[in-house]
Amino acid sequence: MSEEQSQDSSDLFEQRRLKLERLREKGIDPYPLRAECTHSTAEAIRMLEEWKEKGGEDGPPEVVKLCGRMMSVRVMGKASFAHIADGSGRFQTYVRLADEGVDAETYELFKRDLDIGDIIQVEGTLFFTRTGEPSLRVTKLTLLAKSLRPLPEKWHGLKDVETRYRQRYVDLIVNEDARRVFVTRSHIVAALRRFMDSRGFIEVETPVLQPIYGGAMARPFTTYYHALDQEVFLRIADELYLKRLIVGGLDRVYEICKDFRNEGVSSHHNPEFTQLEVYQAYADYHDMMSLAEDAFSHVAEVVLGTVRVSYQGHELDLTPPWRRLPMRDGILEETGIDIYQAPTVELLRQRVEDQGLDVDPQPTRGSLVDEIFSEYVEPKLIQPTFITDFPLEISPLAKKKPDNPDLVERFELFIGGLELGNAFSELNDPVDQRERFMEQGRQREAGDDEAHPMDEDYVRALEFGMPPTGGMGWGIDRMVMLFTDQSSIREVILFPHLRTKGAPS
RNA sequence: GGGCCGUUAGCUCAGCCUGGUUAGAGCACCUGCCUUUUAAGCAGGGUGUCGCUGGUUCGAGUCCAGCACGGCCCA
Repeated sequence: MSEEQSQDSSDLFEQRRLKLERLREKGIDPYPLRAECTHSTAEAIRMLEEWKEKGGEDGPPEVVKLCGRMMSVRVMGKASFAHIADGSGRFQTYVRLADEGVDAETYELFKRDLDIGDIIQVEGTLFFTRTGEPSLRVTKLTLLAKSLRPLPEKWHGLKDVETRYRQRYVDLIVNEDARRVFVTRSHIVAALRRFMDSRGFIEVETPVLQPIYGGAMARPFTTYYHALDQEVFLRIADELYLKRLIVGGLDRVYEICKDFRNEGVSSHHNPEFTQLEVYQAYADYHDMMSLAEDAFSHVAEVVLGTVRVSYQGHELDLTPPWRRLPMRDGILEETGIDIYQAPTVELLRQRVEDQGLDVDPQPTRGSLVDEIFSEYVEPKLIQPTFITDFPLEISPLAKKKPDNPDLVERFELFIGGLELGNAFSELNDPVDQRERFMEQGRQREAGDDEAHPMDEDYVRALEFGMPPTGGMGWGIDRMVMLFTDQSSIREVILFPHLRTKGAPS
């Protein structure tokens, strides 16, 4: 009965359900409690190759147990090959009828009731096939978990971007490149933590839910804290909390965490993203440049084994020191406009028009400078570059330059055309800070939704005295893009946010 | 928010421009053969809500409109 259904059934899912029932009828638990693995597949390959180097015949006599997901099957009459995959790689298994432990019933089970995608445990001895592939001669076969859904095609894999993101588990099963990106991401973050720790920084955790957001210019997500009967914001940055810790005497702190900005999604922006922020007392933005150079080149060396990174067809050299380019010089080079000769927004608008530049209208001189820069200079910044000397009005948390109070001690870091990071000599004058917040309030009145809100408690902290401090933040997602040569941020985020669709089938 | 493109079998894709038998291919799957294969091979089998809703038409996967989701570009 079930055999006929199996033959007739058009539904692959239903076919596998029938196999599941058949297994249960045979007294086989398709989801047993425990597995036993003596080696990973990578370890098995190493073991076999060492045996061969020592001049051993066939393979080592010891019995090994390997576990993994069946990724391919080749049945040839009374002998069959299958590849299993675990976290370390792939390995070929060989099942032959009438071999030790393989009676007709076992072989039939392998042929009829197992499918690509099933998770199995195989026990046996290692050997090389005629073609030299490391393999396991199976003497015992155990099903660890039956798979009810067919995997994507073995050759083309899963390409549909939407399905890859919505069902990342399938992407990770079949696309080795996807797996590689996320393993590399983990290595990058681990190497970064070790680097920061080695420099005497301590890792801290600050609030995700904040009564006042700050530390960046962005729109926040809002939510509601019922116990306190209060609206709260998901953090757009950790900056103001970390600097409170500097005030408190934790001289070197960093945090690697998710920040949230309620803004557009693009190939370089995800509303929920991971940032590193680091603050160092008795330091300034020059020290942050050195720290960035050291951190990037160190992590590249550890993770990639080189400081030369290939990104989207460009060869990037992360060897310190990196280029320092004042924003004014960058804009002058690319547009012919000297922003120092245009001290008001009206004059700058006039210069933009004279040069025939195509930029969106901006409410303030600072934001217009920023816009010109983004449009004409940013895409040219391929090799690592610190852009320095930012306009005061878009930098409410940075110290003024002593020789030019319209500018601040701030840099942004660009590599491969990506904006990677942002750093200041942190403003520690509480009176100046209060005035800057007031000015931001006026910009908000003038229509700038991203203006920085007033934070009285933060000003109070500064009033207790904050040492001269260098601070920096950088995007971990973009760093991973750079190190894994990905052009879309969604390729380095495991579960990028997509609009909800109907219930998955 | 705007423009362009996409959505067909479990997966990867043809078919649409120029409407017309029962919607195709490869892989996967099912049946049979095959004892070192590896994109195994040989023989047979098509398993489908052509994204959704409506319209035009004698007739729509194909043309039109709206909607949904996604991608790229712009904002």
